[in-house]
Amino acid sequence: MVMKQSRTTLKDLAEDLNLSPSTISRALANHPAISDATKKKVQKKAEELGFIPNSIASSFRKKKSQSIGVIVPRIDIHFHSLVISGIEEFAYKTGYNVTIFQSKDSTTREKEIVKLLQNKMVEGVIICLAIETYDYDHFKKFKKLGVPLVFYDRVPSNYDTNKIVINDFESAFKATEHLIKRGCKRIAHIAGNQSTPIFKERLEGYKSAIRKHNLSFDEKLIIPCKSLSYEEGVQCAESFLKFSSIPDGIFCANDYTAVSVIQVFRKAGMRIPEDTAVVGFSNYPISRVIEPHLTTINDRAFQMGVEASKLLIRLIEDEKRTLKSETISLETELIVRESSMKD
Amino acid sequence: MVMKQSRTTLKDLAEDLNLSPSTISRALANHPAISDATKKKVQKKAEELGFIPNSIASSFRKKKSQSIGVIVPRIDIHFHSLVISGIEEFAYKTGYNVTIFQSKDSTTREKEIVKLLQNKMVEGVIICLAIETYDYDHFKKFKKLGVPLVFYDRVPSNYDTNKIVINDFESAFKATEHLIKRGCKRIAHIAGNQSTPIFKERLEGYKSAIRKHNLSFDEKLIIPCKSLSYEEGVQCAESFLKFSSIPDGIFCANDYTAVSVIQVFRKAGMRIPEDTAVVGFSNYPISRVIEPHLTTINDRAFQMGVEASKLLIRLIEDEKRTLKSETISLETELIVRESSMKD
DNA sequence: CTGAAAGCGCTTACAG
DNA sequence: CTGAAAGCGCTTACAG
Repeated sequence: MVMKQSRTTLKDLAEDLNLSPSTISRALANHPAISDATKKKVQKKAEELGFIPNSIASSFRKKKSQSIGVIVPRIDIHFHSLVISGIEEFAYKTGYNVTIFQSKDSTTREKEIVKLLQNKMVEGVIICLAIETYDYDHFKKFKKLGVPLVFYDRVPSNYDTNKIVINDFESAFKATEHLIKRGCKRIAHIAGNQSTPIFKERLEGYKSAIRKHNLSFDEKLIIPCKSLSYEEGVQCAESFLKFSSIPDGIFCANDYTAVSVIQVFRKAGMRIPEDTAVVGFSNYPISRVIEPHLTTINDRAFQMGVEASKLLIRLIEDEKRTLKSETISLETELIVRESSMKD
Repeated sequence: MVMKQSRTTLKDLAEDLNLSPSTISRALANHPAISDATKKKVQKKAEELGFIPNSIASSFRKKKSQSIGVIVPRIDIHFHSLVISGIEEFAYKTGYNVTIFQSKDSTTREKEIVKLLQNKMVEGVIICLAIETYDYDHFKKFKKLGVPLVFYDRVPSNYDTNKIVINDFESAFKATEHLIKRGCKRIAHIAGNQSTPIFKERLEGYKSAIRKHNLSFDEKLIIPCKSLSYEEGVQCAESFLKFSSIPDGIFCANDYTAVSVIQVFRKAGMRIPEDTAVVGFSNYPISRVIEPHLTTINDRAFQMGVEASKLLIRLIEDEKRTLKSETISLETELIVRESSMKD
């Protein structure tokens, strides 16, 4: 039966060395006013006694928790795990801890977490909104508390705050234009949930490219999905195959549905990309595995995390709160692979 | 320029209500000794003033941080993101926070993080070892501090601690035996790094099934890989195709290499599963997408996280430290899909 | 260069 | 049922 031993404290060190706690504290913090001799002595004794500073006491005293909160819909979605990875990477280097919460895409749970975070004294919060969150009142309290927020991916609309996004409109435009340049004349779009801004933007980008290049616009070629799941992709693909004139290009709002299209079309005897070229969105690992490899948009998930972290920490360390709200838009990149390489 | 406003404290509430801070504290903690009338009054005033308890002060005072640390090699590996998701899920329900760190598979960084966690006053730590960690001295301090540890997946050998694992030997045995029962006579194995216990076990499980069923054992049919990457899988598959007698079954130590095998073999005109049946390991999302769908082992990543969290919190709340070290071995499950459905 | 003292915001054993 | 008091382990303004 091992009893929890009480830790060595500053006071213990002080008594051992016949110095005051103040001096010990300063010596360990490498304060310029302390002599090198004393610093060495303190360091040595600290080592000897296995002194570990109680950072909760320190946080409490300094009112700086050195930790940031992150709310994601789910950790196990690859996109978010990449973002978190980027957040942790930058935060670690800067000395901040990252505490993670999953909203499970429930606004109720998001609100619960927000409350929790308010008394956890995190110094800042990075958030991807739950899918059904349209009201941002629960975040207002953070402003009062002087706790900066940075949203990414699913960000609030009409709410003055910090955001890290990609340009969905332009990315979709790029993807669609690529298909046009490869000679596609009848391009379909598997669209995402139109109540989510990013998917709306992707649809608009698609439309804009179609218009710019004077292709005939056909409403039937746009199929909106609820969750863009693999299964929904299969359904969309099957509908397309029933058209009297099957699309010769398909721009999908994510990679899952693009993969479904490729598989369903191939099974039906269509050649990809010769008969129908396909472009996805997100550059999921699967896009390099599916045959043919999928042309897609690199949505910069990792970098999004790094930027969110960087911006948040900049805001935290701007003690005077002089910085204005900022929106950072990351450049995406069209990754061309076999699924669209016709000609 | 918004100034950080100072928060309302217990003392403020006390003064407002002409009660002592002790009473306020107890009222908010729903202490039985406090009258309902007082509790109501306090609750109401707290609401009114937007009182948010300072949980750092509370943690400090109670010496309970209500938070656990998690060290994973990388967050963006699907397996780990599932585990973390499971950890967060259970911890959240129990009121613990989860602070995440990535070792990047570097023992040096792992040691740094361990130091950090020791003064962060986390109440427990869940760890998947960095790949090159063979020495566990840096974890010993936690025992002295009374901070319980739970390892998962890559766990220490010869070190008395808590572990959550799956039975790799048995899982591999099951997978191989499945191939044998499907009529395979010449079964190859793409093996993982043999200095990692889990991959050693998988190889042993494979061997054991071969022996049990009296298949002829051929050392050439076992190819060990460094990292079991998709690319290494391609190389293995190409070697197999050069054999005078090509394997009619392949058990791969992970899903990536299994996917490579399927693709390379198909391109070479082999039929899967008719000519060669393939089984992977881990049940990655890709296994339900690759054609034919991949037979694989469900390695229970999410559940592993839940169990790790559950065990850790049980240990934390066992104030007297009466619990002995425990190893929990999770049942895996063979998921049979088309890649092995011959006959 | 070092120390004494106050205090961060809570909780809790003790007293009544 | 409520309160006064001590104290958790640090940090820092003030003094010397």
